[in-house]
Amino acid sequence: MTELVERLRERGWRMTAQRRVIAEAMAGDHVHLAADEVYERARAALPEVSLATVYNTLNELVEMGEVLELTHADGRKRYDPNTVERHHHLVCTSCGRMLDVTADEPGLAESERHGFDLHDVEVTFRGRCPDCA
Amino acid sequence: MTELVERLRERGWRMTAQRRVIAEAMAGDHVHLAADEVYERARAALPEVSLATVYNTLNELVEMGEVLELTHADGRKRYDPNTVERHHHLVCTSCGRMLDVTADEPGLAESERHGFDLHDVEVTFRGRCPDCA
DNA sequence: GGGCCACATTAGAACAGTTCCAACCTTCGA
DNA sequence: TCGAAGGTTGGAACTGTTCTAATGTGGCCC
Repeated sequence: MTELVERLRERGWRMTAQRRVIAEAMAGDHVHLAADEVYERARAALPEVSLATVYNTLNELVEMGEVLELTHADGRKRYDPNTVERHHHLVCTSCGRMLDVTADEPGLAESERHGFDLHDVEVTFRGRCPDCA
Repeated sequence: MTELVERLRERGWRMTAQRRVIAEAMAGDHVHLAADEVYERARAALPEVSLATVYNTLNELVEMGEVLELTHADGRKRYDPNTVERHHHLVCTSCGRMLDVTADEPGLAESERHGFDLHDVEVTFRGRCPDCA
């Protein structure tokens, strides 16, 4: 059982076969799957799972804060199960591959805050990955 | 005539009535309109302009590097005409309002580069704007 | 000025990703 | 065992964007 499934179970989330395969589909480091990729993987384990359930489940996981929703330039949302370690992303502008990285977090000067109540910073490094170079 | 229109003219871009109203629709600081908002504004100045032209034109401006394409959490692309000063963004998580800010740019340690040829860093600060607080 | 051609524009169809819906199925407590 | 709450489903609907094929137009050449 994966860490994520473990955590969900502890939170008393009703664990059905569908939800389990969906949560397990996202296991691993540097995993940032789009919904259809989660669907693919989930179906490999449980063929009768439906796309609607994948979307329902992913949205619930995001609301619960167990998964991060990332917006990628191609318009498809990605889902990142790594909510434990604070991290940022390195994206290949050519193939779209996305890796987790740690980096210093820039601050925002008071004079630049425009009265906002700041609560998060997201850093995306863009470049060309070795395979595409 | 706006700066952007000026620059485009200098680049020898064929300036039609439609292209002008589209380029002018994006004038100003802290402007990050979605395509349909550009369409609205353009139509106010030239009612017979079509949505297809708005998309064609925006995509061309992005390719020419005269406008930046931003991906917003709601899935709609935003277009930022401020390509002159390097800047980052401050986004309200509640209403989606987006402001330009300047901030230090974080670097990425060699050990975290995974062999990528880095060429850009994008920083997004998230918070709640005064109107939404 | 008139004709021509490359290119701009257009409405609407097509498309992709996501959400909604209404029917059905499961789980679990009483 | 029953009923209610909630999970799952396929397909329809919706939204933002791109494509297509027909039509319009700016500006160069004569």
